[in-house]
Amino acid sequence: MKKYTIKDIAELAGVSKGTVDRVIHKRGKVSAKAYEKVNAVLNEIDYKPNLLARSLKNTKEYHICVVLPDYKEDAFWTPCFEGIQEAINEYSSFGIFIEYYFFDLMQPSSFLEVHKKVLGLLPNAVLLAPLFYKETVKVVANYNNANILVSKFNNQLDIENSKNFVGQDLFKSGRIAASLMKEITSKNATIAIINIDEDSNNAIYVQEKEKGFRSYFNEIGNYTIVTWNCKQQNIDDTLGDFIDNHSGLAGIFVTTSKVYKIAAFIKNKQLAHIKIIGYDLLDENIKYLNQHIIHFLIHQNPKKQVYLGLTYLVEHFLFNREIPAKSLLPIDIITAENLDTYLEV
Amino acid sequence: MKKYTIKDIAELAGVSKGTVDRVIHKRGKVSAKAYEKVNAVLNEIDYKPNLLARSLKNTKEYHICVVLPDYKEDAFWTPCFEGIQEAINEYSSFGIFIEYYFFDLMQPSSFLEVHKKVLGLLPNAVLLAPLFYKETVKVVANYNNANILVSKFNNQLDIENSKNFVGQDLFKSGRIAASLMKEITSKNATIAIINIDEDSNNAIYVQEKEKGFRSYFNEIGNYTIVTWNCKQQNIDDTLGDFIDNHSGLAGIFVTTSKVYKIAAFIKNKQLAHIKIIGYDLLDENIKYLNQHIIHFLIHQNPKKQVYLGLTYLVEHFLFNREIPAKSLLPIDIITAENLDTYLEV
DNA sequence: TTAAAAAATGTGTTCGAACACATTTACTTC
DNA sequence: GAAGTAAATGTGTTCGAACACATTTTTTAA
Repeated sequence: MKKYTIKDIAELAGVSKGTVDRVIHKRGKVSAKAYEKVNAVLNEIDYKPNLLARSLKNTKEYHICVVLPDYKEDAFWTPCFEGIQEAINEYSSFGIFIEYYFFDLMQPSSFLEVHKKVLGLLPNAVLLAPLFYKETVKVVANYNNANILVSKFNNQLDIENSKNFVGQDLFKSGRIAASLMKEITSKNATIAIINIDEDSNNAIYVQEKEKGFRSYFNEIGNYTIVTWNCKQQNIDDTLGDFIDNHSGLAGIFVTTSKVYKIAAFIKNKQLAHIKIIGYDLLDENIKYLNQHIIHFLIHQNPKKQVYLGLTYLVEHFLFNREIPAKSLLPIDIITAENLDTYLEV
Repeated sequence: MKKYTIKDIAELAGVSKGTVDRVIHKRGKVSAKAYEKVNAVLNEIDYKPNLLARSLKNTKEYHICVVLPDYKEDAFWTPCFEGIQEAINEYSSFGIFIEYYFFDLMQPSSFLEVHKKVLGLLPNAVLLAPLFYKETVKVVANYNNANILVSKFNNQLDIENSKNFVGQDLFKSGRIAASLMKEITSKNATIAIINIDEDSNNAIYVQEKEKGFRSYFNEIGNYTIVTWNCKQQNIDDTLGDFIDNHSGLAGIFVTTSKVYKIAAFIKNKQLAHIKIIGYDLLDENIKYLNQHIIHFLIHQNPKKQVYLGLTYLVEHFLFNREIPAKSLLPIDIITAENLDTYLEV
């Protein structure tokens, strides 16, 4: 299983390495005779160029910017930040320079501002969380104009000329939540879907989950599914009324990582008969999962999303690997029992 | 964020690149003065050697052998084989030569034979499935003597001087199965643990799962847990009696990927009230999962185990990365609903 | 037939780290 | 202070691919 080099091939074919190079890269200026000789050798052996050497020769500084919400505003984004840090450590030895920029996830305008700044830096690629539809369309167009590669994570948006997504199928994610809810509630129960702090700006991805959840129960029939949108700060004042108005409420599906807010209320009011399913392994959520106030968490694996998104870009630059148009991660079901196998050591 | 090279550092410190190299690698023969100058620069900047260049210089052929049971005997090993293939494709461009050798998983003697053959090849490393305790101790000792790096996957064995394991915590895996079983069966039920085709030779890893399963129900109390060991070919003849002898049997936990054998029987005899939990995403298992004959599968991720094990070895050889002594993968809970997010596209 | 142009082919350098080897400088000893 | 040795430092080559540039061969036109 010898590794052949260009030089080896040149000797075998009786030509110079320059000619071999021209044949391999189809750069022309090769006689039919020489072409045949080289090709005969290439067909005989299994030539795989040494990617280390190729990449070393092409050594450039590659610059990647990640644009995401500030994790200080919303703990959901903390693992993303860790994923970036890991990628920085991992890839800086290969001449990859990764930076991150935060925007305010409540303000589309800050999203635009940050991207304007990033565009000015003319990086080789941008990995972004496309929370706002209209604004994302705009910035993606700008990046395309400037010939800057764009990749997205967290939520999928159908945007023209924009592939490269890493994340989960949110519709399916909602269905999975529903199937788990069915498993732990009694037949034909009333179930609530609760959206916390999601205004129309960035509600798209929450809507997908809701659709998936409802689609599952529609297929079964006879369950009562109600949706409730609320603001974080009003939960204590209004959730009680909501529950009272829906007597026999058996389960709550919270569409985001803020499920701990609901869990806190449920625990406080001793309503533990109401089963809760939500998203993500925040410390607060883990606490209630271990107390069996939250019954299942669905793991969106935000850290892996970012890390994988960056890995695709890096391998594209270094080794010319193709970036998958859509990379959908597994949707992990987390219980109090398998939880710690998902946490870092 | 400029990338510094040895040459850059040499210029900044006013010495030659040879001296810089000696300082960085602590190879001595450097005057205190020169040492100080170079160190001053190194402290100032963040020097990360270009791993591509380093690895290119050290270019050797690295040879890795994977030793595992033949997947034609037991479909569980098929994904492992796929993982090997993927690693071959991925890493051959870096001068890594990966081979695989199969042994008969019923015959410890064939395990020894194959390893004898592999030892004769003097590879740089061996990744193996340590199914047989006694025999593994022996071959690992042989590899250590020959200075061949050893890494293990699938099941953990406590062997002296042998680290480098990729797999899952099997005890915990049993506990998780138990917690799911509890969720879908009625209180204080009778539950069976079924081991198929596991003789004492390689029963160690199955025992761990059983222990974990029992430990969970012990903590709760009042459930009746019975164990049944059987041979694949006798299931049709004997399982009926076993079930009859345990009236009120509510659930079956099959400790291996052969759970489809039990599911076939249960479906056939229309005993669908008995809930089944087992292991791994074999086609047959998937079929019964989708029919809701099997209720949960636990995903051992054999493909990832092998691929990751190989990745650790490769990165160790190419970039001098440390190999984790123990790499425990998440224990995924698979239902009919989230199944396809775990399958390849 | 010969000069000029075009095509084909070969040679040499670069990327950055690692290390062998050559050269210079410092230190002993008589 | 000179000769000899040890220590320190600098130079040059290598890994394999890529490509610029130099050289050779073939083709074309006068």
